[in-house]
Amino acid sequence: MKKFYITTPIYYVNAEPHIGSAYTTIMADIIARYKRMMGHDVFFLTGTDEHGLKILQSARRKGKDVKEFCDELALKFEKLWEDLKITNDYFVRTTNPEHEQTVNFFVRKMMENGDIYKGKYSGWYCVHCESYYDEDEVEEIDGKKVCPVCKREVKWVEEENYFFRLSRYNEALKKQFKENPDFVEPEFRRNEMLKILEKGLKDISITRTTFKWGIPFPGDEEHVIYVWVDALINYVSALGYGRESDDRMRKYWPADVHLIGKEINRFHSLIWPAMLMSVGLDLPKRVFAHGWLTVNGRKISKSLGNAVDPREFVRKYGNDVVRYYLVRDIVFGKDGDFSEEKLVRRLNADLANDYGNLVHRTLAMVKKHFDSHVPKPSKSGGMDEKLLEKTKKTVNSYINLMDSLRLTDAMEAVWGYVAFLNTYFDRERPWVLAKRGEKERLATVLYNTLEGILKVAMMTMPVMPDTSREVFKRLGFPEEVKPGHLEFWGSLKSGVHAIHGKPLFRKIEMEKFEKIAEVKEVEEKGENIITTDEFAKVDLRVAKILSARRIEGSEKLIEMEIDVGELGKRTLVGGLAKYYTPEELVGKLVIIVANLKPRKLFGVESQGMLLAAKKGSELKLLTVEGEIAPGARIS
RNA sequence: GGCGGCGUAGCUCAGUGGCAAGAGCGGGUGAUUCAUAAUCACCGUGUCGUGGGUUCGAGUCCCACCGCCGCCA
Repeated sequence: MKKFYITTPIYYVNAEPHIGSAYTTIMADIIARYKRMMGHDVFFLTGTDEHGLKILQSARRKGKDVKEFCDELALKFEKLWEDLKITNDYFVRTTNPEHEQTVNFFVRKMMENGDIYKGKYSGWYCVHCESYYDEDEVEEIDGKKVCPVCKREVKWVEEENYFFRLSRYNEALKKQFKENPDFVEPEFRRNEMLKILEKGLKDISITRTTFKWGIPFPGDEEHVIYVWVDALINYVSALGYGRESDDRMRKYWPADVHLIGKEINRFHSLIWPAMLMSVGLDLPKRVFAHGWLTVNGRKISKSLGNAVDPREFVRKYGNDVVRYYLVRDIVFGKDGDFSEEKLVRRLNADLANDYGNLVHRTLAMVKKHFDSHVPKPSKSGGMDEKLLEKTKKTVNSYINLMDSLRLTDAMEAVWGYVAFLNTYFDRERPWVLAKRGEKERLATVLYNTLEGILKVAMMTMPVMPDTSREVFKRLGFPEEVKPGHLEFWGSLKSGVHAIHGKPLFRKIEMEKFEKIAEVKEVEEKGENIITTDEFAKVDLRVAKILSARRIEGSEKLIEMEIDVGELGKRTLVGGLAKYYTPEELVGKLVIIVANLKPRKLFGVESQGMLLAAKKGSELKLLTVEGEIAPGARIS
């Protein structure tokens, strides 16, 4: 059995997991599930990175013991992966004694090979980014030196450090890149790394003395190992490298794929391979750097309030739907945007209409005309040959695309096949065959469609495991997918019980849909200054609420009739039901944005927006101090 | 600042120098009724960012410019 070792980055535990970390892990999970389905012996690793100054500070800020703080967050990550049904085989933590043991062994080995020396480091340090900068790299704002990345103040540090002779591996790395064109993917990421190699690598400092939250440097306890060096070693410490029980190491190393985000490419494509060369281990076969996710077009960040919990989406739409959306809508490797509208569109069009309805309409006929038993096919005719051809082609390209990690394209190919199955069904018109009493042909057409559906369920198994299992159950296909199943036509047994069941996916009506979180339209610090002109564009008015009532079917929305004086009467919809009763609202003088583009909510057009102050679970409407005529302008 | 990438239909994007530039989504028309108002068929003259150039021929190569992004400084 061929082995397959895939890793995600280990996540830094100074903040709670968000959709970005979930994205990486879900993609890795899809690949892992696919490889298992194709008969590989898979080891899928994820975990947490728990050392470093930043974590120490986060813990202190919360008044917690560092280790306890790490334990809590690591648990949150583990819990999240459990909730998202991630099939990782192990969860590594850099505070595990076993990990420390491996790091110790690893670093000692680097020393033995003469790759570590003591030197002096001086430069600017950004605590937030855990990065060091040279004099010419830092920027100056208001006379203060700031980090070129995050613009926070940097501090001057001078340290005696141990250094890794990274420069020694410059040529070897170049060779590695030249001889292995798919060592780093996508290609443009590879080129970026190559360029760094052309310029030449400098040795890097790999220890710190200013704080203690890390793994002690072997032989010099004054130093702790730099968090990045410590972290990278997780990929082999999880396998038992340098410890007594290292059979996993022997079995699974080298990694087949290190799946990472683009921001940590240098560490994985240059530093980590050099470290491996230093200790004499094989290099990973492939480093795949995916892009970043924005949420509704904005960078994910806590301060923006759009660091959405993936679980909310899973709760609302289902795990499979979220996974399908992520893999289908965001081209794997590129940056992409996560938006709830787009998710709903995919759910409605691809899943409910194309796939779900195909399953539903086919099984409905099986139930009606074959008493819920998989029919027995006879001689082929009509489009049957074409269907077989299309199946073969689709399965082939699916396998090729999945193997080369083009996950998005693979799903696109599968949906081309779903469309073909719908066309096949329409052209063969089984409902007409039924009326004419052509039972043999009817049986063949339905069998073929079911077999096609089975193929779809197999190919989508890595992405939508629960849905696929449900489809297997309905088709009376008892087994898990095994190698060879995908390529073989005729896996379904005639005569077995088939279940019609409820539609696989429920559609969401676009007009009647409430988003989980309205993203705050706030820019990051420093970028949120607007001009007077821009502010003047916003027409703020006093309005009187004439009547109010709850909108049926919505938990939050209240529809109001308001009087805006010279602008007349308007309808307004606001998410107030959790804070005010309709009765409380009537008669209130409120502040509205009068020139906002109207928006339809639950079929009601809202012509403006109410202003309110919100903190946590509290919300208070803005009003005026004393009486003033409705329609009054606010400036 | 250096290097690189991108800018193609309302949206998201494909497009080895060569037939009259494509797909999906959305929209429109028709068909159909097995099905979750679903599916199927048909419907796109878009300055291919701008301006030059090379070529028999350029979205596709070259140069300049504009805009966005990435990596390194």
